[in-house]
Amino acid sequence: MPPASKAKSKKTKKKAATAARRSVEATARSHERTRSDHAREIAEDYVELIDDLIAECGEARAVDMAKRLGVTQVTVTKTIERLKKDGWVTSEPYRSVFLTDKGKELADYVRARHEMVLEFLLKLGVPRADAEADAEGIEHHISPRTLAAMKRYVEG
Amino acid sequence: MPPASKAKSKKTKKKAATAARRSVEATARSHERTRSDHAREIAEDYVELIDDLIAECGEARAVDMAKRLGVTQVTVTKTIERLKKDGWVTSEPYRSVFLTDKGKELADYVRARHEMVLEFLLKLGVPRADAEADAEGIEHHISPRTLAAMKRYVEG
DNA sequence: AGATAATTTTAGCACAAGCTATATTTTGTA
DNA sequence: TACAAAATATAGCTTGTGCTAAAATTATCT
Repeated sequence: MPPASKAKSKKTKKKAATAARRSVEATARSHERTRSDHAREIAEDYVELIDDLIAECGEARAVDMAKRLGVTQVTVTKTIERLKKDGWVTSEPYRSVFLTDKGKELADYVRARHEMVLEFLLKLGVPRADAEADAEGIEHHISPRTLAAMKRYVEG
Repeated sequence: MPPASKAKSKKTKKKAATAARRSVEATARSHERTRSDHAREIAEDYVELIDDLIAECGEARAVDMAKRLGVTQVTVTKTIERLKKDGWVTSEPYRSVFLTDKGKELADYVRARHEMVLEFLLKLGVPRADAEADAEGIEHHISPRTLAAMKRYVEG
């Protein structure tokens, strides 16, 4: 029996010391996203990047993606395999990557959202460097309604 | 030799079809965060939750954390081990979890940021349910400067 | 105090994303 | 056309977060 904090040991259900800051349900619900949705974020990043590269270079190659993402080419290849499996992209061995229709659709949405978030942050008064960095992070978590609110602010 | 898209095969460095939408450097730099920083996000979520539970129930138990996070208690335990290793929390076998000073500091910062982001979204006109959900997602990606801008907006 | 319930731990699995090192294929050029 | 350089693929490892099932511990209640 390891000695330990036997502070509050009896009936520890005082439930409302500070009162729930947010509802338990809401917290659990939103946290549900947090996990496997990391894969979705990666998909969004890749798809947008692939679309960019095709526009800029005519094709999306693993080497260039790796360079921009700051990971090795092996990691890119493996992730591309997953994206292929999930129907976002197509690719043949030793060839570059292309978006499926579904992938292109996602890329378009993601880019529009990204640009809106960036514009929004800039208009809000965030220095460009920070705005660009933060946009990369938060864009995946902006719901349509928040996006709409940002749009109103930017345009209004 | 697998048959494939030999579309643009020659010297594919036309580099500026659409012109770089953002600087390559900036993109790579910000993506560097995207990877292992997922662990940081999880740490922030846990630390804030532990602090909440201690305030509400007097202690933070794996069972309660699991309930709120929507994961199994086993997952919680394993993650707690990681957090312990990283110096955010302490715990003894079969006992509840406590924050280190460093952990408490993080929790305070995280909560303040969370509340600010939520207030901000609400003032921006985002419906409460969406605001709460989005706040959970984006809070981890809000830099101090963006946070400051949000504060100005909320208070101004 | 002893039985039972609740909680935590351990063991073992999967999967995604990261890495290095090495082999293979394609591409560019002498 | 051959050879060297560049790009891609394969093998095999790590870490983090998820899971279930079963064992061990702690807490509760009569």
